[in-house]
Parts: sequence; C-alpha cells; structure tokens
Amino acid sequence: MGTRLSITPPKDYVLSRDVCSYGYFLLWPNFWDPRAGTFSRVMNLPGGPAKVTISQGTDARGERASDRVKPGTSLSCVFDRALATDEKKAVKLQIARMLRLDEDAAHVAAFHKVDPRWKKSGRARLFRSPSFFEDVLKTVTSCNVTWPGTLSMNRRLCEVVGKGGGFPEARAIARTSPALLRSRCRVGYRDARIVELAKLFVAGKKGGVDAAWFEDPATSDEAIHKALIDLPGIGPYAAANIMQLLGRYSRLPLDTESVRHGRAVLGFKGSSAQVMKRVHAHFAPFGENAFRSYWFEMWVHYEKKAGPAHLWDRDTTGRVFTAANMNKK
DNA sequence: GGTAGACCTGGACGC
DNA sequence: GCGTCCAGGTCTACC
Repeated sequence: MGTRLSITPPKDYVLSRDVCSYGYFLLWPNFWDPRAGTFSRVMNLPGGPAKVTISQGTDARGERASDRVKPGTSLSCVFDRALATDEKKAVKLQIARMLRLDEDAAHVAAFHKVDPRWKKSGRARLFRSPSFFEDVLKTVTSCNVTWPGTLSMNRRLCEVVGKGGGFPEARAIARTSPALLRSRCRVGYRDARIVELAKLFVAGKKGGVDAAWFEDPATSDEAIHKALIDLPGIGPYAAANIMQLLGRYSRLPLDTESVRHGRAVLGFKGSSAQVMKRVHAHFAPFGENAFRSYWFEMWVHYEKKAGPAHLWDRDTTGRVFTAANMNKK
C-alpha cells in the first residue's frame, strides 16, 4: 500500500499551467500526462527511490474530477510505496522546490505589477527540479546540443546511472567514469565536466559546491554568478539559466533561441551579437523580473505554434518545441 | 578584451 | 545504407 499525501499550494496555483511552464518538465525522469493532467516522476528519498504521481482536482478514487480546476485546489501526491516519516518530510520539500510552491500569490502579484501582460493567464512560476544538482546537470546537458539530444542525455542518465529510473544523485555520478557517461549516456565531451561537477557537489562545503549557500536568499546575485562561472561546463548562458532556476530573474540566458526570438517576434535586425544586445536592452526595464517577461514571451510563441503546453506529449510535440523547429513550419 | 577553432552527438539531406 | 553537413555553448590558445 503506497502513501498518499495532500499538499496545500498557494491560492492561485494551477498544476497544469505551473508545471508546463518550462522545458524541463519534458526531461526525464519527469513525465506530464496530457490526457490525465497528472505529473509523475521517481523521487530520490532516504529509503530509496519512490515514484510519485501528482494531481490537482481529483476525486477520492484518484480520477480526474474536472478539466477546469479551481486555482489553489490541494495537490494529491500518490506514491508507489509506503514512506517513512522522515521521507514524507523530505519529499514535501523536494516537491515544493520543483513546483515553486515558495512563490506565493503575493510574489506572483508583484511580478504582474511589473509586467501586467501575464496577469490574466496567471503565468509567473517556472517549473524546475527537486534539487539544485539536477537543475545544474539539466542545464549542462542543454548546452551546445539540439533539444532531442538533451532529451536523450537525460533519459540515458536516468536509465544508466539513476536508481529505479530516477535522476542520478551526485554521489552516483561522482563514482561513475567519464568513459561510461560518454559511451552509454551519449554526453560527448561533457563527460569529464559532469563527473567533476558531481564531485564538487559531493564535497559540499569542504571546497566544493555548497548547495545551501546557492539557495540562500541572503547570497548576492553577483556572488552566485561568479561562483557559477567558475564551475566546469558553466559559461555565461548556463550561469544565467541556473540563476533563474534559483529564482533570480534579473539576468537573461541568451542563446540562439533568443536571437531567433529577437528577429522573428521582436523584428530586430543585424548580426547575432547585435540582436542579442537589443534583446537584452528590450527586457532590461523589467529589472528583477527580466527573465520571466522574456521567457513567457517565448513560451507563448511556442504555444501559438504547437498548442497549449499542457497538451504536449513528451515523445512527440515535446521533441520539437524549440523555436528552431517551430520556425520551420 | 576579443576572436578563432575544437569539442561531440544526432538529425537532415543527398546519393 | 552510407557519407556529409549543420546546430548548439564552453573552453583554450592566441593576438
């Protein structure tokens, strides 16, 4: 008999909108079921892996009560095994991080005050991972590779190194050889950098990556950016992306997608470097929320081409949602 | 400080 | 089925 937990989210929380808000919801071990409107994945817990299925607005039998869920309706989390008391506590923290439940309605309202375009839809939260380590690795596996390659690397990392189909923990990757990551997970030249990153996370405060320091709101943006840039495999794009995953939205992770958006949607002309500069200047007035304004503009563009993200299937639409493919249509 | 080229993989395309 | 080309951000060497 598995454990069932109920979590009360912020009063404006909508699972389908707030999960299907950033591309990582399509990356293994994450799975959004567009038909059932449920999110599931394997979580790494003290007692071993456990698969969770999260739904909102389901009845007592776990069946979907309605397609239109009232915002703020409690989240039902059903696990495939019984959880110990300490595991329940741990998994609630992981789910809160992943779903951004720390960003309450007041936080969302503050963003909408700066950029009212998203007030009606309620967009504000961006899906992320249950752990900082997974966010960093997902970012590294999204650099210098097309989206299907990122999908493939994350799937293989879960299948080859992860426990029970979950995302591998830093300890497991630190013990893995770069050669195995390259041959079986197809991570290419990222192999040694990924192992080095994992070793730094395992070292923690002792000369490595202190995740708590990065997650601490008291740490300055400048200090975090500098520390990220010093990590193997992390450049300007990856650092800015990891910062938004940490809830720091002032910097823009500008890449080739940004250039396409600048040209196709904003009508900017010139070289890639010139377009990037103009994109940066365009979103600068949004200050601390620049990334969210930028991202939701791109996301709406994707949805105009491929339909609402909560209807995307991981293995079909989910493979082609980037602008590079959208613009071919 | 700025720039060129190498690093890998997978998909598209031509034959 | 095979070979070639291309996209993608980081890192290093060089000017």
